[in-house]
Amino acid sequence: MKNREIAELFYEAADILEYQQVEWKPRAYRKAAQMIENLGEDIEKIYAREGKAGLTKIPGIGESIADHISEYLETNKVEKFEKLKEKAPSGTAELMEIRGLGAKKIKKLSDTLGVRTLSDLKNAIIAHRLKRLEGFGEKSEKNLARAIEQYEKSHARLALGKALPLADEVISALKAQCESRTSKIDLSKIIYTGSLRRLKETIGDIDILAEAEKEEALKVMDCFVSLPDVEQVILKGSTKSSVILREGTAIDLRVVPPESYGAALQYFTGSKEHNIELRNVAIKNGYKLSEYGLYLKESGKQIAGSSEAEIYERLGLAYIPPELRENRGEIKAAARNALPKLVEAGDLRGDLHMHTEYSEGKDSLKTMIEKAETLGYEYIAVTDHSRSQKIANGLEVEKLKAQWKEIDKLSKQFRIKILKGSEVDILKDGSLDYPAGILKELDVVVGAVHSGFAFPERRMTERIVTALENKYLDILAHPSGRLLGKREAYAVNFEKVFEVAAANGKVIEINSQPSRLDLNDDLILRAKTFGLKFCISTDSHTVSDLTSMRYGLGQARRGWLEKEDVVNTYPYSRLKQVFKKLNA
DNA sequence: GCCGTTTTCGGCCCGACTGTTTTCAGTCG
Ligand SMILES: Nc1nc2c(ncn2[C@H]2C[C@H](O)[C@@H](COP(=O)(O)OP(=O)(O)OP(=O)(O)O)O2)c(=O)[nH]1
Ligand SMILES: [Mg+2]
Ligand SMILES: [Mg+2]
Ligand SMILES: [Zn+2]
Repeated sequence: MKNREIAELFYEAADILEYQQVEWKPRAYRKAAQMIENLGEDIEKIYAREGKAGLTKIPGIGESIADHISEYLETNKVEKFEKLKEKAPSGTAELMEIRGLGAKKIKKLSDTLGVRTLSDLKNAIIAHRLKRLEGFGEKSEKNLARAIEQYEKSHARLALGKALPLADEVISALKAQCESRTSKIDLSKIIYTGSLRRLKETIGDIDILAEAEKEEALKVMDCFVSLPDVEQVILKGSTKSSVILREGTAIDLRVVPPESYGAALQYFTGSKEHNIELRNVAIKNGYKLSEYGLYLKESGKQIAGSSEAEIYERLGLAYIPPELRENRGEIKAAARNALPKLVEAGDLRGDLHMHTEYSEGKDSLKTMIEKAETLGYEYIAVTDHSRSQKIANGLEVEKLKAQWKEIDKLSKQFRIKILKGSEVDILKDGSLDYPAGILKELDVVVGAVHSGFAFPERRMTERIVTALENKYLDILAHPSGRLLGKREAYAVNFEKVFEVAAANGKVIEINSQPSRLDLNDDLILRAKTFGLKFCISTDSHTVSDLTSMRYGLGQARRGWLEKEDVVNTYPYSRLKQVFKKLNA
């Protein structure tokens, strides 16, 4: 499917046009790119079926953009964009990453000083050539030097699993700081917002919202910038401040009065694209929406602001959960009252992927079971590695059988239902890593690729398809193989994988390990259109991992999944209809 | 470059903070 690469084409062209100070076109290109990304249908199929007319039906795509798309689909390139790329200096994208530099200043630097790359800029700063430039000065030269330092130290996005605990720490520290003042400030309504509240898989910065009366706001800011972990204060005002922590993470704090708290929560949760769309809904209805409230356009009278839910309500929309706020059609769905009823933590009745001391887990079978029972689960599947996983201490047949014995014994001591499972390697030829005689004895077979990640797409796809056609496989685990910040997903044709998985009634795993989150939200959304079912699993290696379910749940919700889409929300009696071997 | 329950032309989200500005542009959220 070429949707993603075509969207990328327009994003890239938009960037270049922006550096060239072209007005509005970048916005149009980005809007079109976003629509293509979230199409939910193969754009090539639309074009094959309806031609250019099919393309212009897509909102944000007119004559000109449709022409570019059809040119790309026919010739695999867009002449105009090729020329654009030739002309564009290649260092510009990196310069845009430097805080304080935008399209205008970069152009000025390029036109007057010939600065095209980051190293050009560094040299210009060292030679103090910047401060003599119109629009630059002593301070901006220093700030840029600082920003470059910062950029080179860290600019990678933080994994959700790292950012959430960090945000909790910062919030506790700030609360404590404010409450320990001689004149206490109560920050009980402090909350993390931004991509963190939307549970995005990676986080660019930590965004925090607090409520305080106007007179107190600056005092809250004083507390904030004087937190012990703060290394640098980027900016500080009475409603908004930004700092960078010693370990490199940026934190934004907004402080608003109670009558604006809900509107500010809406604003600061984002996403940016969701906000813009929502503000357009407001405009169409004769309102103005900002972080301070929803106002009547004419009189300027505030009609909502203290409560977030009220903002959506007064715009004639159903409440949109943060995880859906990505401008992927949620606003239209909310207007028709057709939002999905998202799967919730309380819906989950079991965990279908975990390891024990038998293979690479750190805790005993019994400990894992005890913890799972305290979590209130009705069932779990014990899924240690199969025999080829030598590094992970994969189980030989004899050891697996010994585990079954222990499971039988422990089953008598616990209320929870313990399924005999295995995380079976999908070998390089697509076969499974135990003989059929063993596979058919297992309650649940979780298949996973753990080798040959560099296979070309065709071969990897065939390999996984072969596994999906194996009647013993139940669940396809971490289907893309990516490790956030470490390893890209392997090359595989997901359209084909989903098609075959659906045809064979296989379940797709949403792996909750913070470094995996695999399938990711985009692919979940796509997979759902094939009618697939999912399971949200922790792939625990310790008892404490069992609580990482929240991260996978977040991705499931971001993928618009409902309870019905997720098989580990089913009671055991119904799970047996999904995994037929449970009936034996 | 796209779009239209006041528009086929003239809009395109709205506001905070900073630095260099002598009244606001640029950048960012
Ligand atoms: N209306 C409006 N809101 C914005 C804009 N830019 C950012 N916001 C809001 C929505 C964002 O979710 C929120 C926080 O901004 P961030 O830059 O931190 O983005 P976000 O947290 O979504 O993603 P991140 O993971 O930090 O890259 O501020 C904008 O241009 N317009
Ligand atoms: Mg953020
Ligand atoms: Mg931010
Ligand atoms: Zn595993």
